[in-house]
Amino acid sequence: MEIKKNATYGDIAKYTKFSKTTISRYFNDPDTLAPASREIIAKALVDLDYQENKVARILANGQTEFIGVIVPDFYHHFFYEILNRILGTYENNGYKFLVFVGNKKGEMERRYIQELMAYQIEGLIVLSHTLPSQELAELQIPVVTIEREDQFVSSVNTDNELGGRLAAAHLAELDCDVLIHINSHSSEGIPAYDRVSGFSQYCRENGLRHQVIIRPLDVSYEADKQTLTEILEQVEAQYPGQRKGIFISNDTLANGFLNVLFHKFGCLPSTYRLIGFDDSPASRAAVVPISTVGQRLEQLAQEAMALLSDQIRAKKSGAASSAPVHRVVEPVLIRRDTTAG
Amino acid sequence: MEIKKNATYGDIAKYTKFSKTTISRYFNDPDTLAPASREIIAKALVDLDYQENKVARILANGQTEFIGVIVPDFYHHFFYEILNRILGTYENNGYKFLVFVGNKKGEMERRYIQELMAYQIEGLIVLSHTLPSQELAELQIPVVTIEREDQFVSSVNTDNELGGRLAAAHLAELDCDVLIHINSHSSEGIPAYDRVSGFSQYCRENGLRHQVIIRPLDVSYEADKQTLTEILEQVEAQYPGQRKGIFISNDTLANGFLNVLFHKFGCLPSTYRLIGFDDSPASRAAVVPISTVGQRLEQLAQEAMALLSDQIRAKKSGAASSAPVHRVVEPVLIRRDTTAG
DNA sequence: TTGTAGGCGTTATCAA
DNA sequence: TTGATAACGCCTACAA
Repeated sequence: MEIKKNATYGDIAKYTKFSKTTISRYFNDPDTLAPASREIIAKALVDLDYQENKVARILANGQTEFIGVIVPDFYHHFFYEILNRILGTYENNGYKFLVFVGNKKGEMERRYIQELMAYQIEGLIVLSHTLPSQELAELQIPVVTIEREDQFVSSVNTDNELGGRLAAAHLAELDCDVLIHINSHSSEGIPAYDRVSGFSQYCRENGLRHQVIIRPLDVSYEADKQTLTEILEQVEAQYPGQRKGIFISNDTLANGFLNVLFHKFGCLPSTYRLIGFDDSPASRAAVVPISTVGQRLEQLAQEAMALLSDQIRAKKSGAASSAPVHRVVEPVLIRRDTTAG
Repeated sequence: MEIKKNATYGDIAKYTKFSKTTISRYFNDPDTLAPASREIIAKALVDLDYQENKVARILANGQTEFIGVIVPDFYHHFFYEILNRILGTYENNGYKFLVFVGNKKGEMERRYIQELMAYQIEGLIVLSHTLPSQELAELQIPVVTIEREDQFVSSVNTDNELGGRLAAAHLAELDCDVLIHINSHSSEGIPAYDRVSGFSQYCRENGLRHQVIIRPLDVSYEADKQTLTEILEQVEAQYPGQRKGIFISNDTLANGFLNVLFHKFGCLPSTYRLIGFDDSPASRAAVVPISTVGQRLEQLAQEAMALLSDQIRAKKSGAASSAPVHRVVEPVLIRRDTTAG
């Protein structure tokens, strides 16, 4: 069986006695063709089983319509959900996505980026936090980051400060004797850090007794459960009989903590109120559905793409690359059963 | 600020007084160059800040190294985990992935595929189940499907029949009075259907009392919980006081059922043993860690890529496209607490 | 070890 | 309304 090569404009031209230019026009400017010609060409396309070749088009006009995406991993609900939404924008703007998973190694990500540049991507979306934004800015193509350090590039972030405040405020409504925030160590400058300060700020401003517990977490479910068990012991010893409002840095950990509570008490005792962060499936599907602060994933993705295509357009029209734009999306409090009553 | 165009082989050639061919060789066959020449060129690349353009290379040699991927959604652990692993194979074989999310509408997926073909993908991996394999086979490029109808194309699937048997056998070990399988309706011909028949077969072969309950499930967590509550009532009425071994079609539902049990009994009563399917995070992170039948995601992805690159190689070397190959990966029983004792 | 010339399948520019 | 011709940036004989 022969490998039959695809038909080209040349073949269509020969077959129809038109020139290649006319065939090209059929696709890019059909209105300038005589209706009769259009029909002839349409028929020829079918007869020759024509398959368009956009690679050749890229070379000729420079528009790849490729966007590179670098995601750090797929373990966190956040990343694959955002990716899902980004991919979904194909329906609106036609950009195709070349996706890479970053492995936290700077060298790898640099290679990924080189590869993406070699394929002439028109823009880049970065969710991984390995490379400093300064380096990304040097790429000379539009870059938008989501929820990561973003000093030198445009970005979209959740208002994490507000998220921390929402959580604290919600727990405060429940007459807790003490508010406790559990988190792993995160460095200043990255968005998630603001959750901590938002929480603390709110408590301080409103004279609420509170405490922040930082431990190595997000290791593995089992390891985290162990750590959370220890934290529970500590908290129990420290605030016996008092009502504790717990804000945990993400829903997976919140679910883990809830399970630890069930392990100890067989239920969610009335001395504990609990709120997580992310609105991940883990919160909804927990034994007791967990209240949480949800990021607006759809909006984050939409804003990121909007920002990126603006910049791509601007670059095409020859505008000088302007200063980084930082957009912020408000999180939303989701009340479920762990903070009911 | 000027938009400076990227340097090309032509520029490097002029700068170094070599010919374009030599520059090309520097990249594709460096050994045939004089070491001195290599150094000169290397320096020129830096001086001119050269950025390679793989689009032009594609046009010249026909190798895009693109692979198209179509995923149905990101709600099921299975899909994004497989995608994750597929993307990870970049490290080994250098294929770049253009990813689309199918929206269960045939027309859309056809457009996605047309787009992918226009970008000259060398192969296609399909996880979505919208288009019949016959249609995929007509594309005339290597196609591999994963866990879906696959009559006319190559595929990789979990041995779902075995999965059903493993679950039944495991429950049988626990001296259950009756084995019950809960599932939503799935049509014959798709892999997941075999789980049901594997379960039933095993029970029949071993003279085990059993029942298959089919209900509309996988709707939403809340709706499913309602349905599962009803199922629990039914089962309780039907087998009062007896020990019931429950095999549920996926971990999210298993987790839902466990929560329903907790809601009713405050614990996992000894009259219920429970096993899910998938080894998704939901099973590990449930109040009581749920036993499950795990698919070997890494292997599924690896096999799929191996199969695909074999076919791509074969096609390049002019081999006639041979008959579809179907590979099977054995699932693995994961014992956790819902089937302990 | 290096160079010349032509081609990959489009689009862009001018011209008719 | 249509064509001729030259890019686009690289690769591949074939030559030297």
